Amino acid sequence: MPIPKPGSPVRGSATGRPIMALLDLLSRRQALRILWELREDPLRFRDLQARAETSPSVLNTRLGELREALIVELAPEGYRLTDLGRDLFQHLAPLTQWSDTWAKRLAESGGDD
Amino acid sequence: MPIPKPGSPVRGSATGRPIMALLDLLSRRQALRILWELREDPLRFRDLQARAETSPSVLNTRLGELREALIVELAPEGYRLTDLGRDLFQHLAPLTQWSDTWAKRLAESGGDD
DNA sequence: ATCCTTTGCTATCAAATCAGTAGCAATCCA
DNA sequence: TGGATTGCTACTGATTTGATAGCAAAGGAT
Repeated sequence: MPIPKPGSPVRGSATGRPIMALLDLLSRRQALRILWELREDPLRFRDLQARAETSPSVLNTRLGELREALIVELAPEGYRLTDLGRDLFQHLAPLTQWSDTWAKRLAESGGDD
Repeated sequence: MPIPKPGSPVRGSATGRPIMALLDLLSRRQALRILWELREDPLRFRDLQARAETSPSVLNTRLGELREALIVELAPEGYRLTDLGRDLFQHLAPLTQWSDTWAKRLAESGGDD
């Protein structure tokens, strides 16, 4: 399973356009979650694992991809976002707000779930 | 495999916080891609399948989740984003720009891949 | 020096998910 | 009546995930 990178074909996209590579990368299990958990302080492998509620194998695979993509790095204090990663997170941060709106809408229409 | 919704535990999160439900939903294969392909015009099932380069089974599963989440709907002209879905996409759109920056950075450091 | 802890990570294997292909029922349109 | 379109299901093999156990290296304390 190749790590998606701009310029080469990726899972679900033959073109390798950067946005497609990104969508592939972020679509992997726990990828978005890991970014989320690293948004503030660096975390050690095990702490990150606990926060993201995942297994070491998946976490390690995901971290490998994110590190190679220059989004995450391992510093002496633990795993953390790179400058590039922090910039990416800036674009994702507003999703929290959206998700609250979303929750309200879902509660309105068919709260009986 | 339950469809992630705010308020109930989801895959990878016991809390059910809206943002966690959203991250789960968007982390499923092709979910982000489908939003992306529907960003402009409505698409028929088969057209969407071709655009997203996916299989009907996965597409149908994903569409079911996104429809239940009120993000996508089936109109007479085909599948399209709901108002809520369009609003979500607004938050994701800037990722295109970011992905171009990302591509440059990756090309710089280790373009020999 | 030896033990204990922390750390990052690998190994293993069952279960869930995905990809690819074939095909079906309903609708439209001639 | 026949063909094309549409949304979707069935099936099967491959990939990915989840859960658990455990290992090698580094650091600290005794």
